[in-house]
Amino acid sequence: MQTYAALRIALSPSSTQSSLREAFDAPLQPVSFFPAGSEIYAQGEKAGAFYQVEFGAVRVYRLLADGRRQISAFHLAGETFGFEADTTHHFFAEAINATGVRVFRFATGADISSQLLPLALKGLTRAQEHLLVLGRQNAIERVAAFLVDMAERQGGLRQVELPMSRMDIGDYLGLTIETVSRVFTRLKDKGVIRLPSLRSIEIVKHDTLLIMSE
Amino acid sequence: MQTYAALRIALSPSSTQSSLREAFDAPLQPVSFFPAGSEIYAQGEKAGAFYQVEFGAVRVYRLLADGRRQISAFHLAGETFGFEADTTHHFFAEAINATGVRVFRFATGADISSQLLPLALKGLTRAQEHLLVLGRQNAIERVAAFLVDMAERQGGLRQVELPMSRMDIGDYLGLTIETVSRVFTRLKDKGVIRLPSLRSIEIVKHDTLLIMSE
DNA sequence: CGTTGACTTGAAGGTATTCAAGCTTTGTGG
DNA sequence: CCACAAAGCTTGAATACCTTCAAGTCAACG
Repeated sequence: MQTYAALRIALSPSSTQSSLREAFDAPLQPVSFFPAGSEIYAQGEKAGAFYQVEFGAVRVYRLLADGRRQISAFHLAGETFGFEADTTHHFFAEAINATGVRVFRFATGADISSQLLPLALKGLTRAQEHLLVLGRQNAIERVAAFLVDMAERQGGLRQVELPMSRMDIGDYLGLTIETVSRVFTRLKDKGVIRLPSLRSIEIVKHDTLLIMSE
Repeated sequence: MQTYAALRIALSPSSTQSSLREAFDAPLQPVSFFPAGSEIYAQGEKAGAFYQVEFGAVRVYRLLADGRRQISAFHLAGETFGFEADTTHHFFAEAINATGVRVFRFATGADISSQLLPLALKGLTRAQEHLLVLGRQNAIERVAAFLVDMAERQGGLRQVELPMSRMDIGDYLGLTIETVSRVFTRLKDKGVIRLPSLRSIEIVKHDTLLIMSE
């Protein structure tokens, strides 16, 4: 089980970055800046790197021919994304807001699989858990689960900042913007959350929200 | 890119098994037998291995408190499953039919991450693609996508064997058994498929099915 | 041949979507 | 700094799709 133990250490928020940096020789990997809405990579592009968000937020998504969009994940500061099963990107990645991204290019000959595996597994678990939300939960449960998740990833504070639009949230939860908006209103009317501004949410009754997300 | 190249080779159907065996010392990993419906592992159990289907089929799923179930993946002969991000299983795995599974226990000290990474990435891509199906496709599209996928995984033949029940298919596609049944009937009436028996499907118009799955 | 479980089919109902209008916030130029 | 435009968000009414509930059919097995 040595592998898993080492990976858990590498995964902990405080050490992820330094671990990744050690695996790649100095100088430090460069940080690229992406303005709001700009593309980080596109489906079909050649993949040769993975990415860590320094600041800002990223959406990873896929499109159907008629324009329907499914966002498979949001990535906030400190989180990693961009792994691919082969040499081509299967998804699109865009900066939601002004975003800084550290790019880790694969050096020829370097074996970084022990660094990458825990991150890939983490992403796999996340995706599989999201399948349950999309496949078996109704609109309120989806939004509640989303808010609980966002709160956790921002340190469990009452105040949660939403870097993304209602459209993004809808495309992540498999709902329309109208439904997302209606659910927000219902949660507000029930006193579960407050909406100090469009992009920030205060969780008033965290326990209620937790129960709702089940 | 050496890492990815090596992994692609390891991923190809013909070499996966031998590659995995090489990574683990002789004697060969044992094959365990699971009767239909039996549990391979449960959520919360300690994880210390991963698995490769020798024959039969496996469902991996998660439950909500009230019994709603989401199957995140089916695994057929030759496919691998059971990776976990930490030392605990986050899902249940059951044999659908009489199933043989090769168990690869993690030996202390062995670094198998380079073997595991491509499999984990493959699973990640599959899960993310399934998110699009659950989040943004309607019943016909879901069933069509499912049939196309099953056909591909069985070598692209016209005749597709379904090892699982309608209930399993529903819980995989986020639909009820009634809806699955109705869609099968509609596809049959349109002449897109034939249903020689409950668990076997003949794809008559493969192109139409492909278009429908988009 | 009868029983059991799995599947199919029908009718009614509910939840989310679609379409449409109005409101709020943000950004831009005067 | 204000006015206006544009974009994003909210709310309402009608519709559509899938689910729920119920009954009936089919197949496997003792």
